[in-house]
Amino acid sequence: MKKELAKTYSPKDFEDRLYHEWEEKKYFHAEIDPKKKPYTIVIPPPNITGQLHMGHALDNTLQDILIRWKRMQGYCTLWLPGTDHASIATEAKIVNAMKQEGITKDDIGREGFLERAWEWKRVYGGRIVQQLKKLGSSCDWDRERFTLDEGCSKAVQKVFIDLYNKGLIYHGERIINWCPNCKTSISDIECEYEEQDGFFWHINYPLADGSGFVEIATTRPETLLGDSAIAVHPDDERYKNIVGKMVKLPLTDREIPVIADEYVDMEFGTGVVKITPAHDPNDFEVGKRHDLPIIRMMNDDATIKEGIGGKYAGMDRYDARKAMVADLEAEGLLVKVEPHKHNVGCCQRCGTTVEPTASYQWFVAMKELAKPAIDVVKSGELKFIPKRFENGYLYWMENIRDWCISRQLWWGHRIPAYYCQNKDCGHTEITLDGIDKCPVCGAPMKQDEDTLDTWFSSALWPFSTLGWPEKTADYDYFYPTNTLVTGYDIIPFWVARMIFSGLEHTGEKPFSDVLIHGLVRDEQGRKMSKSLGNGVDPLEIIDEFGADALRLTLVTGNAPGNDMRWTKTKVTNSRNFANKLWNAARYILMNLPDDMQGATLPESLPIEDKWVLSLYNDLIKNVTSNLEDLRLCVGYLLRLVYRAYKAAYRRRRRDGARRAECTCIHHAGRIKAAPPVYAVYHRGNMAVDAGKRRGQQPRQHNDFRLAGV
RNA sequence: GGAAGCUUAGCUCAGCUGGGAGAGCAUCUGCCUUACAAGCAGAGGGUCAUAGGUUCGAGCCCUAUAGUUUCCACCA
Repeated sequence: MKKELAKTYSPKDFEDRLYHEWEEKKYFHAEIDPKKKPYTIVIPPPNITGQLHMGHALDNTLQDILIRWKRMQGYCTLWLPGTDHASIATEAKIVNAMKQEGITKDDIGREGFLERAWEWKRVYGGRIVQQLKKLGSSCDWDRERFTLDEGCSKAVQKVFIDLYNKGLIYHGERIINWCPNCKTSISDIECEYEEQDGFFWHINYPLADGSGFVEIATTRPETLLGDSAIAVHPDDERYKNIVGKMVKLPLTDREIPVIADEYVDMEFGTGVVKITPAHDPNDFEVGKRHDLPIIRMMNDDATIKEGIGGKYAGMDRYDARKAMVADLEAEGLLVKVEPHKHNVGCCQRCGTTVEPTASYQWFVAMKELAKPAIDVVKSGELKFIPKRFENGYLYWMENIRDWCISRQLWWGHRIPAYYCQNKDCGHTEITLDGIDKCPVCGAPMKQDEDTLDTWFSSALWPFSTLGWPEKTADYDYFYPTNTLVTGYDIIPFWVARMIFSGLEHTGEKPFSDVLIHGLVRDEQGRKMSKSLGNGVDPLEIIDEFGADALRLTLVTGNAPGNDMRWTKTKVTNSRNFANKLWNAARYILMNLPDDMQGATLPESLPIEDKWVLSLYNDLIKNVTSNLEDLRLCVGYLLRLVYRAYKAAYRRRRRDGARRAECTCIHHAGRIKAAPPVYAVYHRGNMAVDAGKRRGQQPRQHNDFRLAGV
């Protein structure tokens, strides 16, 4: 029965072995039990391309604490794990890898590319799963899912068709953010703005009737190739006389009209704006109001288009800018150049400056969908913790714009839209089953080449993973889920979309609580990033200090929702604390009698001591039967007890109490689930110390003797 | 332009509904004490950013100011 333990805790000797044992014995497998209440968390699915970073470590540690806590409370707990296909991120990586081999997507075609992608998933998808296990995450791996697996795909298709039939998904020409590097559209939130030093070019557009010039100011002179008009404010006295006239578009032989529109700010620039409907969202709107042609002057790779660009055709947008400015200057049309700071949209993935471009894409109409998602949070039915994050969520939802969901990528859920190839017919069919012949005219049909935004499938994650749209037993029992744990940085991307999707498709909120945490920053408070090279690899920390040291570090010492700083001394402290637990257990084992039966508490003990010692007796069984489990289940609570104890102890000493009087056990009692090991441990030390001070022999831990230990 | 967070010990940060100013690290002192030196026992250290207000009482509530960080929007 007695065990002899090493002097210091060596995590490596236990972690992997224990995890295997847990897995083998299916401790984390959720078996539906109608007598129990369910408690469900779905994991924020990491990208298959991803490697475990500190953000994952924090996020999953919090989930693990919640799920283990509920499991111990007797709930039927399900922590559902899985991974995300991460369309654009994965595709970019594969394309990159192919580049090393000198192959392009077009060389191998769609089928070939997808084969590679699945191979990629097979190789790297497992890596992050292994890393989550290293962390000690108590997921139900029997239920592991992937956003592109059969079930999830079915859910995606059904949702697309339902929304289409309700008129909430439409196909249309809008200005979207185009990434010339990834060669796909991206949504508004995938576009990040960056302040850049640019210039304000003042250019004279000659009036067609030769009566003079109109001076416009622009930050993007090269787009003049796509101008359809120039605009002034209707109330602007300076320009009243030219509205309706034509101007000659410099460097081309086109003439464009001068229009009046309230969009123009009289105070800004010269009060005259060039209107380029194909390459600016505001100009696009103006263009619609005035029925102006939409002239795309750039190709998908942001080079100037043949046929429109004249001598600039084929040039990169920035080279074209230089050339055009030089030519304008040569023609005497360049009035002046002013330095100008402005914000430029960049692709979140690759950092390339996005090109706003008019393009036919699929959109989700968001206004109606947002309403219930706003109500459910306002009413308090669905809570964010901390509450302050509700502000941002509500602001975003109340000002929401339609969501561009189509991507010009291959790795993802292909859009189930089929177009009749007979141009006179033009029929579009949305169907799950595929269709060869047009039901209207009999001509061949062709499926849309595009795939869906990766977040379209993650939006369904809380129910698609449980079997929806089938009425499965899992869905029935575990849905709606309880808590969602994630960082504040993906509230718009993911949380918001899960909320409206859940409400729309299942009629229920997908979860009740959203626990938001902050970012793990480096020692100087900077974001951990690849470019700075300041990231700390959780796996290296686990290797050196153990998973518990890592996890304790991540969940202590900062308030919910706040960012935290990563410091090595903190990990060392946590490692030392884990060792302290180890030694508390070691101490107990050394003092254990061979026979624990019949131990009773003497009457004379104070009530709080009895309480602790009774718990202690219970604990003994756990300690002896499964000693190592101590390290995971009680760490955090022990930390709290330790602090409460120490604070109370000092306070009472200052108030003049003698050391021996400072049991302080009742302070520990204020903490609901106070585990007794640490309290016991402290009593022991205090007794020894008090005895020494009085010049006596140490009391040799009489309390334990009294308790029959 | 809009919004949110932060400002408490030398450092990193807790402090929930108003009543005790706290933790870890660092510093200093004494200890290799039969579970633990990855340890133990102690000590010093704060005008809680500033200015007003509410209250019997404010780190906490209200108003303003300053500094700082972040998010959102994005006028050519």
